[in-house]
Amino acid sequence: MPTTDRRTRRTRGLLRDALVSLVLERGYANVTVEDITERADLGRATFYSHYPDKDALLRHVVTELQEDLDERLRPLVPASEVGFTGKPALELFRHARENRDLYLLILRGEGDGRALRQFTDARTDAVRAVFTSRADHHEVTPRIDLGVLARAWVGEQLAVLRWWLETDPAPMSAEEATGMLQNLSLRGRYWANGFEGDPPDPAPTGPESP
Amino acid sequence: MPTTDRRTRRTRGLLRDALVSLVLERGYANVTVEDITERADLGRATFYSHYPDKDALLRHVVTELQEDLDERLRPLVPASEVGFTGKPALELFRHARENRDLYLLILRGEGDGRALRQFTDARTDAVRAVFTSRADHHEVTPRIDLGVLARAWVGEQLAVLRWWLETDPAPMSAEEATGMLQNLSLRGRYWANGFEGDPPDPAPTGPESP
DNA sequence: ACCAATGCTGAACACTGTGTCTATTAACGG
DNA sequence: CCGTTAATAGACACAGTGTTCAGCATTGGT
Repeated sequence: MPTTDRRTRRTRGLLRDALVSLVLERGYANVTVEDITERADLGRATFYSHYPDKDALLRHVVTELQEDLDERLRPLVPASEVGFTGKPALELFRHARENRDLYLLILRGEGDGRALRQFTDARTDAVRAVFTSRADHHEVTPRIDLGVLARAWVGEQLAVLRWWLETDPAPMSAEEATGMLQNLSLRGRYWANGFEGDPPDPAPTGPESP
Repeated sequence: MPTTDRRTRRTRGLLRDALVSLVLERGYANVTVEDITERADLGRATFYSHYPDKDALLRHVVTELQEDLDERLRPLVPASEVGFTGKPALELFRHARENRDLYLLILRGEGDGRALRQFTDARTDAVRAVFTSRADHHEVTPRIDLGVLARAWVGEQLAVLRWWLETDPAPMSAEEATGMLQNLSLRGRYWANGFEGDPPDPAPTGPESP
């Protein structure tokens, strides 16, 4: 269901690619509309007949990416009610590898961090929904508020994802990276640091401590 | 060792406060130098006699904050070689509460995310140093690369910190928040979600899997 | 209390980039 | 093939930048 007219598709694609490459080179603030149209080999007026401004273009590009990601994640979600498969994380990493430049742009917070916030918040909502339905399904009571848990997990995920995308040459496959991430996240930092058994000092968990 | 001249100190303080409040209101990109000087009740020329541009002001403000934080963290660091006290995290949360607006600005990625990157990277380096010296001290071999571990931990921390600062009214004290965070981080998501025992399916950890 | 040094100021300046518009040409899809 | 839609160059007013300068006011040191 992309726009029917071939010229429109072509132009928007060129604008997207030009934006992404220029932002990675110079940073969002140092890219002008003229820079974009010049690299895309289009007239400046053409830009404004598609988007009201630079921000709108970025917003559109990021939204498109999210829709694509959501579509790929959808079939995996019911499965994660059952167990901790790590499949959504794996799919996220694969998707990021395929759209490396755009993910780097987002994860680096280009564009006043709006793109990153939008992306983070969408991921967090999705993760919270999975956590909630999983808690219901297994009839288990979370020890920590699932909203907070979702934020923490997304924060962890995106930090590692950024490292994985930025490190050159690629340090490991998507499978290896998410396997590692899954282990760290599920087992915790005490285990990851190399210690055995349970962490010391069971600190109070919630707002009900003395 | 702040600048000696009283007028200079006063002016820079006014510019800092004006910047922070305006950015939180409108977003970094929608704040002009004139907006800043107007709110600070200063002439526009005065701005340029202190900073070359808006970015420089933000950079300076963030750097100052980091130096302040580092000073408060320094005395706690040798202690964390010994155990997982959670004291640095607690101090970070307290510091953030005291400088709430500026932390929100940074954590939201205002200013093309440069401030957030700068802050994240500095925290990550500090954490990695602690992890490394702790591994040495306890003669324990990490199961995951400490650089990655540091990034993940900082990502988790900052995600929860942002939630804690944004949630109004304050959901819990700094002690409670970091206690919760410490439990989550050390024990892992499997525990936090309410499950007992070890997580299922020990996935491969590093780049050496089949 | 003084005063040389320094900071603050408003006004004017050239300049870059924005967003809009219009008339013209080119490409599209049915 | 043709009516419709997209791309384009050029011109426009405008907002914000960063610089300069001559004046006035506040400062810290003696």
